[in-house]
Amino acid sequence: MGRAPCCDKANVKKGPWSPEEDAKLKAYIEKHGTRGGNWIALPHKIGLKRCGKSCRLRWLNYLRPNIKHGGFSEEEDNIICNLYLSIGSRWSIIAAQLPGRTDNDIKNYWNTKLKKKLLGRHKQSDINTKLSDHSNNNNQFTQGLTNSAMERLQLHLQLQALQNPIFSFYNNPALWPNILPLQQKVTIQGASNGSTPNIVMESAAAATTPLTGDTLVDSKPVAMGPLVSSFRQGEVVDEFVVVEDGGQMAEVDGFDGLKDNMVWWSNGFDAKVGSSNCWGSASSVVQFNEMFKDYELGFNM
DNA sequence: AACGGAGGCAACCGCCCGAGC
DNA sequence: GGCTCGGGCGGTTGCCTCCGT
Repeated sequence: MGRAPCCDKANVKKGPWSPEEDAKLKAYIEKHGTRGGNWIALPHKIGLKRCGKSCRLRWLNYLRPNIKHGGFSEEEDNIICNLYLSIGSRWSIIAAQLPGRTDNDIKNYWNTKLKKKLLGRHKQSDINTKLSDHSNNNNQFTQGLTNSAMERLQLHLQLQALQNPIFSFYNNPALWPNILPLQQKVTIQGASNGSTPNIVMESAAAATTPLTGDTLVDSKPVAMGPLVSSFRQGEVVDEFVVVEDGGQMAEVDGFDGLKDNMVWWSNGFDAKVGSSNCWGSASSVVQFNEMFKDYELGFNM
């Protein structure tokens, strides 16, 4: 037996919200708040012929105070890029680092502009050619990569090329994938003792010997703000491993060891492991073994 | 001016997870 | 422990606008 629908689909209005509907919803929530409420029951209370989930979405993405729309700054772009490359399409977590931004907004921004902006820095076909040329002898590798993994691989290559054009991963296929895939150290601070953890992203470029001197990016740590949605202690989240830290800084460098270097490659292998969400679930160990095989294929190419 | 394609974005869909019973 | 339900989330859809022909 299937689940009962959350609302009577036949009697709910769909499509764009009218100003009157917005006003009703806003007035009610401003008066009663959203905490402890029931979104499913809310539309009945205020006489809206809308699905409760639709009301929630409308409030969170549009009516809520202090919502910013459009006009993403360069800094916000960087944060989105870094987090996307690190944790993938976990938009709610990314949104939590950007006050006033909603996950939907960021998702749309990424899909429509930011991705193209990044991929446009290098000629797309050029990258695809390099990738396919290099993996011609190991089709299993490219076949194993999902679109998401390919996309992130491309973005990694391009960012690396920007940071170090001469010795970059992108420009030196001979190095693939024997160098760090992402020159970024991610630190999660205050992950224990009940406090809200922070993500701190730091370029690892300064930790290595500069190769070209003037092409390295700023190595200052960039505080990413409170990690509202949060990871759990000990949870493996892609490159992030939130370790027990006794109340001190839990530092995790996803690229310290060989296996760690490989972790990000596994992103997007969700189809292979039969889950739409393989980021740090309880079955990570099983999935990781499977994903590690995939990485080895990539490593040996 | 009309048409078609592309891009942008609001909204919907369906799945997953946790809380409560 | 199992079931139900609501909240939350990511992926997708569909409409609207813009732009080129």
